[in-house]
Amino acid sequence: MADLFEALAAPARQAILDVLCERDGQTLFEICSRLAMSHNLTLTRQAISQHLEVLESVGLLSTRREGRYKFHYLDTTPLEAIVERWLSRNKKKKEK
Amino acid sequence: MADLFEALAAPARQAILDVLCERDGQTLFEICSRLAMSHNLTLTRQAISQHLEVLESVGLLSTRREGRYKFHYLDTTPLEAIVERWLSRNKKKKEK
DNA sequence: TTGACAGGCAAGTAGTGACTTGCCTATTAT
DNA sequence: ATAATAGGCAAGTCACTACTTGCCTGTCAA
Repeated sequence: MADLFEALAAPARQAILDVLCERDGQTLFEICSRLAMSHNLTLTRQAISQHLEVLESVGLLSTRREGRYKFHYLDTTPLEAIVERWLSRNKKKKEK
Repeated sequence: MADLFEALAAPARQAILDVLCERDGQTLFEICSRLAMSHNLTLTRQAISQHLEVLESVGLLSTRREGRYKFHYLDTTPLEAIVERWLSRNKKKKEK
């Protein structure tokens, strides 16, 4: 799994992105509880941890360790590739 | 499978979107041969047909039947939801 | 220093989706 | 009419991935 779109496919990972959109820089446990509360997603901590790994591997989030806490920061720049790949190409055609 | 992102996850379907970006309104057989030629993707006709079904089910393409031919037309408007969901939300925060 | 907290590692399971094979229908050309 | 073309339907296989369970490591507070 090294593909941006495969990373976005899992609903759980979409929800994680939503959660980090609400408040950036959360820890694993914070993300877990917020998913359970606001998104009705009750997954084990490990499941969410694995999702975070995937999201990080495609560059959608970066992490910063501080003591025993690990904070997760959203990075939406890879998403712009989607626009470039299909959306903007049509615009170029229309512009011609 | 009724999710836009799951539909985008399969590399074959990404390639199909690319192919239709190059030239819109192609038939199944045209898409097949173009995938094999330009994209080194040799799948059976049925496989690609199934991919087209998925893409149509999430609104990424529409079809028009004409005699024994069926033409496939790209529709990228669902992709804008991605921008809305995560990209534009950040912009709003920055604008504040 | 010991227990609680935050997180990581590894192996196993189950379900799903991508793909194939085989056969069928409809349209067009000869 | 019949053969070729364009496409559809259905069932089966296989691999991958999402998720779990169980245990381990590191950090902080009492």
